[in-house]
Amino acid sequence: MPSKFSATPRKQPKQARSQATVEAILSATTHILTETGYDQLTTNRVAERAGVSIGSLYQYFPNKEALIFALAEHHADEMVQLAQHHLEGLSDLTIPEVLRQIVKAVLAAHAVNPKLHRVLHEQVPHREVMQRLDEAKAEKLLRAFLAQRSDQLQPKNLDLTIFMVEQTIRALIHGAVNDRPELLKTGEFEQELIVMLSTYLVKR
Amino acid sequence: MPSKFSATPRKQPKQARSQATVEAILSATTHILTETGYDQLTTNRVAERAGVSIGSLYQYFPNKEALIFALAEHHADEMVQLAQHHLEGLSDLTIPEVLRQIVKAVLAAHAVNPKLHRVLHEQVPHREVMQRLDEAKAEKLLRAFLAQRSDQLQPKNLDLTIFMVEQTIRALIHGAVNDRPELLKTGEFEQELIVMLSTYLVKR
Amino acid sequence: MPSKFSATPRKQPKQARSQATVEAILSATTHILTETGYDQLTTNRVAERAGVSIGSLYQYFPNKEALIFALAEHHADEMVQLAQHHLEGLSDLTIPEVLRQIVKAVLAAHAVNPKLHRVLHEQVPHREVMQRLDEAKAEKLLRAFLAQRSDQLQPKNLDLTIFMVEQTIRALIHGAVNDRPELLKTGEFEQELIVMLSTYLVKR
Amino acid sequence: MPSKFSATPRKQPKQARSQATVEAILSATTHILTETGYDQLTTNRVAERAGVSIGSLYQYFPNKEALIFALAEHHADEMVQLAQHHLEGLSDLTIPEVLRQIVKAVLAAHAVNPKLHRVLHEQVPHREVMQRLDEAKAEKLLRAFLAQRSDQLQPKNLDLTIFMVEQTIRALIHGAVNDRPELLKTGEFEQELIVMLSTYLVKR
DNA sequence: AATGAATGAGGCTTCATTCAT
DNA sequence: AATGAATGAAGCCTCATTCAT
Repeated sequence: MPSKFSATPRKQPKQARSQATVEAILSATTHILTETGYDQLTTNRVAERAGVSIGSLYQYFPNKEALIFALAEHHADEMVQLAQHHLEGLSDLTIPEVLRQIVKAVLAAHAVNPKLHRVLHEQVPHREVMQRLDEAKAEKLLRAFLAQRSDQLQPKNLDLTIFMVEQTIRALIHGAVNDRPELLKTGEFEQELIVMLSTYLVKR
Repeated sequence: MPSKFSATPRKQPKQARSQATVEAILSATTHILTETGYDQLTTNRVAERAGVSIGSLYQYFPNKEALIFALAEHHADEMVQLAQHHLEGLSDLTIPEVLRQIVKAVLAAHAVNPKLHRVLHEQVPHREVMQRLDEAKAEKLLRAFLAQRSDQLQPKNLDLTIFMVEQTIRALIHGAVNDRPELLKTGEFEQELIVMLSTYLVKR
Repeated sequence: MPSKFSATPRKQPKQARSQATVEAILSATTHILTETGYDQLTTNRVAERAGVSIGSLYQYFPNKEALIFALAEHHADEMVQLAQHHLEGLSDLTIPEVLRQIVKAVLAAHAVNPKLHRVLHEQVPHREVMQRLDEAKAEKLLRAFLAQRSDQLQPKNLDLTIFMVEQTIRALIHGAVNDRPELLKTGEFEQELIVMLSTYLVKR
Repeated sequence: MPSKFSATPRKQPKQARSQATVEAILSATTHILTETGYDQLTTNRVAERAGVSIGSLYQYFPNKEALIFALAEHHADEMVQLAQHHLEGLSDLTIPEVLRQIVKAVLAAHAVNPKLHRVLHEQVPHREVMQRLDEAKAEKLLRAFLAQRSDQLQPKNLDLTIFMVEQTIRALIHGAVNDRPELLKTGEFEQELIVMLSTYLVKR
């Protein structure tokens, strides 16, 4: 018997007061998660840290999972938002230039709250984070971009290519951000990633 | 709050009976993990499934974390073992050929128990799996191999290159095995991965 | 631990609006009770179902117990009211005839809302239903009736007799309504009950 | 969504120690129920009163409902057992004599623990007490007894008759025990009940 | 008068771990 | 060595009730 029932918010806060409550709760959750880790995250601790009663927490989040879910969604939204302006007006650019923009976008997204991002990925049971909507969005963008220049591409299987590029970007950046932050100091890593993908994609 | 000290097995089972007990416990753990997931994994359940008393379990594993750790280690050992024969006599081969062997090795390793591998990565709190010794081993191999042919390589920063190659192989294979198993049916994915890395590594 | 003081309505609704609110609340309570049972009955749920704020509910009912009490009282009133016209002009009738009327009255009363009646008896903590005023009333009627014909009665202990007749009627009808509704289809059960009581009461 | 899952004991206590634990728990439950009522009955309180940890309670009873259920069953068993010897060798007796024995049996059963009996009936949600197996047993006895003498009976509908007799005995005794214990001091009430039922049953 | 956000005591239950046998 | 009964801290969550607006 997996997943609870609904992991969606219980009610929409209408008044300003409740809006503040919800924000305090999410903020407290973030703090506890990044400062002490997932296994210290209890609903009572969140409420206390948020300066809110435990009852209030459950007024807006039907269970612990929903709380995490909302936080993950919120975080994903922030990442997407921050990535947005790197991903505009790409149509005229060359493949390496576009890749550069995408890499920059993903890096920017990871800069939102790397600690939280890491905890969400490493400590929180996957079921609770689920489909990060940003990934679907990212895939769509990438697909459009590659499809549009399929004549310039060396690989023929578009679907496979998308998988490879997306995974590579995500994994390398994620790995660098989390395990080798020093690599991000200079632009070298970024450049190398672009080179690798460009060489792979572009017809020689 | 049990304050974990050592997370290493309490005693080395020397007798056959003990050996059997430990194996039963690890096997039961694997089963529960793959069939019902990490959050169904309780030490009592493991003992019951192993046909062993809970007391006996704690005779061999000082705490739950040690149990998981032993399992992860065991699994890693199996993976390494299975990967071994793909990684012998590589010195005479060309870079693409070596890459092919490495990719094959990693794929073989992932075939040991993909379900368990996935659960270990996605559901088990990271701290409990910790240093997968295989990674260190893999990195050493890769470093040796690349260092030895540094004159043929296009990238100059060896450290960065190792990071990129290792992460890419690991991430793509992991992603394919877990999320897109259909990609593994044909050799296309494997080939594509080798192409991408070769093109990146080899001086044109 | 709210320490119940009064369990009587907080204020008598004088205005039409208030009257409507109270009715909506009682109606919602009835619905929840009969549709989902006592343990689903929460004051918040009642308010929501009544289309009224929880605050308003507490304006009219000082606590949950008072709410239940009012409902029980209301239900009892309805039962009594429905039983009334079976219990008029009994003075000239013979004992079996009077018994028939009483039985009919009790049956009619049980027909008001059998589901609610059952829930009130089976699920609601007794303390909260307390003195059903109708019982006192019924007993008085019965006492008057029997006292008036004590010379025709076979049993000599009037008090005991009242207890026996009242309990028997109540229990049998209650049992039939709740557990054996098919018995009520024909008049057989009714007849049998009257026979039993008549034979018991009347001097041979 | 009614009833939990299983309301049956979690494990059979094998050792003497656990047997004692179970008994202490049931005994504590009885005490709390009779001394302070159902709404004071919490699992933690039971455990504390039993001098047992809360964990032990849940080792033997999967949830609160199962605890109540076990208690009710245990109580029913005791009642049946105590009633037994009043209900042997009835075949040769006359109808009034048999009724006397049955009445005595039911009275004896109610004497086991009247306070508990009352609480079980009045305060505990019905679902949790459920089919008191004793009733089924009682009905079978009664049916056999009446069927065997159907030629001496005045009522013709055996099924209906059983219902009437059983309900009457149960209700009157229950009512007397709970609300009018003074009636039980003399044998008058008992006698009256037997008279009523005899007159009803026996052909004139 | 009404609203509904907020409260918080406390209930039920789990599970890693210990220890007497 | 093994057993399994026992432990108890602590987690999640409900719901009657209050009170600021």
